[in-house]
Amino acid sequence: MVSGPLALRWCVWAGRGDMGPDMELPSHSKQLLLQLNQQRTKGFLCDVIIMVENSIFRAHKNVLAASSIYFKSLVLHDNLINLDTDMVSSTVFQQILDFIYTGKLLPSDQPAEPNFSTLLTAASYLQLPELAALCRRKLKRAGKPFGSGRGGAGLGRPPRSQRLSAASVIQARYPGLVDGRKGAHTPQELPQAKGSDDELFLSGCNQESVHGLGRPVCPATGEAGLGGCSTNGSSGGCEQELGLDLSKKSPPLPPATPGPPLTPDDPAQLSDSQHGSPLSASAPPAANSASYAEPGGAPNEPMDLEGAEDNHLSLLEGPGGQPRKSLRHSARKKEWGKKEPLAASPFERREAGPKGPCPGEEAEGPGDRVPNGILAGVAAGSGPYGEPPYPCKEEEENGKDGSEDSGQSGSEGGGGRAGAHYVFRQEGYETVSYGDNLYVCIPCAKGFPSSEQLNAHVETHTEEELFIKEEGAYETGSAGAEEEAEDLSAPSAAYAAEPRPFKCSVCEKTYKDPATLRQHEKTHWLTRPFPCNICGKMFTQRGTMTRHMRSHLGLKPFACDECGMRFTRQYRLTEHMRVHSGEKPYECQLCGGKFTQQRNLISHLRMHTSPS
DNA sequence: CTGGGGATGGGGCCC
DNA sequence: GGGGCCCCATCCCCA
Repeated sequence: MVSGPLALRWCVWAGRGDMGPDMELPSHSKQLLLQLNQQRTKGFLCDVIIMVENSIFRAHKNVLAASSIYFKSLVLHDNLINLDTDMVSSTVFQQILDFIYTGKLLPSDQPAEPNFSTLLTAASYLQLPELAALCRRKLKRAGKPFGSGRGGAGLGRPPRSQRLSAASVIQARYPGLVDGRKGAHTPQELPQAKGSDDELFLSGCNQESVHGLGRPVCPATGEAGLGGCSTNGSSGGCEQELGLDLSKKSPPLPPATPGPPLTPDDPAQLSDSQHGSPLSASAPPAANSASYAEPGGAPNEPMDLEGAEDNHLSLLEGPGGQPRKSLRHSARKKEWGKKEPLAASPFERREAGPKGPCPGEEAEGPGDRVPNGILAGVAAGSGPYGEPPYPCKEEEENGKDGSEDSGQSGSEGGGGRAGAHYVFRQEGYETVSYGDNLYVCIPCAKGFPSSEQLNAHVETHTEEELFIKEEGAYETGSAGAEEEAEDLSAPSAAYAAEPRPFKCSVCEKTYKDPATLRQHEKTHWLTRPFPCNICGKMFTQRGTMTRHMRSHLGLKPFACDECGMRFTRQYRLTEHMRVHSGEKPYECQLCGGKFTQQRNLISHLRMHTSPS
């Protein structure tokens, strides 16, 4: 680890003149961890944010990556990780984070003794085998089963939308495996993971985005971890972000043994950020179980990971020493690296400069305000490729209108919980300086030096807001939809030619079927039924909203075979492919100019027709 | 510096 | 619900 003069210096520093030939400084690891933990608590050099429920934790990517292959996969490209609240609560995650940084299981805020069952769940989910083993031993000693139930290692129900979404991540990781034109794949096309990290990606976890998607539960076996459940690329399952399926091309659901049903009132059920299944391997360690020392009936005492910190510290040198397979990120072309905002931060925005209004700004509707607070910045202030996260006007304004009906989509499956209530603002990034109080509550704009304090603060006023939010009923195909279809805008020109019996009551447009008419009529509504749970922007169609959400989350399921560039829409990929093929199907009838894209032809035609 | 073209992102909306 | 296409806006490059 250390050699030469440096080691000697450390030797002196440690007061060890008798350092052996290995030149090892025994306390080095401990000191290092101590420093890291101190840095973490101060937010110093933290470069990743982990969101759990309503809490935000900051940490260091390196430490997380060294502790868990799951984290390793997540932090690789993301600065913001949203954990599955079904799997880990903020309280538990706090413990886990402490554990990662200290090797000790510190008592939670809650008076009760650590709930090893939930800890085990979380440890399995997060692929912290050491912690999982510790929990298992505790449970075993307590005579509690840990192989079933929500808190057990067999965790969880199969994801609500297991059918979802391995696709995006698969494409992200294996772009070459995907039909570039269709963005489709079949499980058979996927490489068969062989018990390596690859399984992480194949198991439906979308590390491309703000979060990991999926769960550590093998849908086939109902068991967490063990890696074998993801080889078909469709298991693991990603849940819908904020209740939505944001991915596409979902492979069919494999026959799965449903896990225990989620508690009906589980708030996470409404909105949890979705998450990737880390395959939580946490196989019981062979050696340590016998040596576990019960922390002597002092539940509030920190529990060292028995067996030695070395054990824990060893994690920092690589989880299980497993060589990580290449993620096979496609070599990004120069321009891609420059331009691709990509997934790193779902909240990245282009700078709203003179020419670059923030997406959504143009639509100043009642729903354009952020209803409740969102992340306005991301960790480390940069995306995966170094671009800073730019605030969006609508984001910055979000505090103004906190109670706006962001609304959940109600039964539409929109997140019932406001997933991202609180904002972390990068120092020096906002025009407003929060000094050391980097954790800012959106609704009231108060800053706090730590996420814990922020969380404590927000408890004081979020419930009501949440309640209001959830009260807000949006059209879900039931009553209420029609009620709002009254106050309408001017009619537009009719264009019907073929038999179209269904006529819009507002404008002259006609449609072949009532569903389309209904869809159209929504465009006349003043209230848009589908809000983005991240920025609050409202949409008339769910599909548009989910597409929009993908842009937030950086989910780009459609990958170009040629260059690896990814797109949120298949059509974009089709367009893009013409760049490679050289196909220019659009020709200007005036000058003969050819274009790869119709829109550029249109733009070109304007040049012909413009007065100047 | 400016204009045109290439390329991309996002929203609207119809099928 | 997803696909497809239109439109607008924007960025970048280059002549």
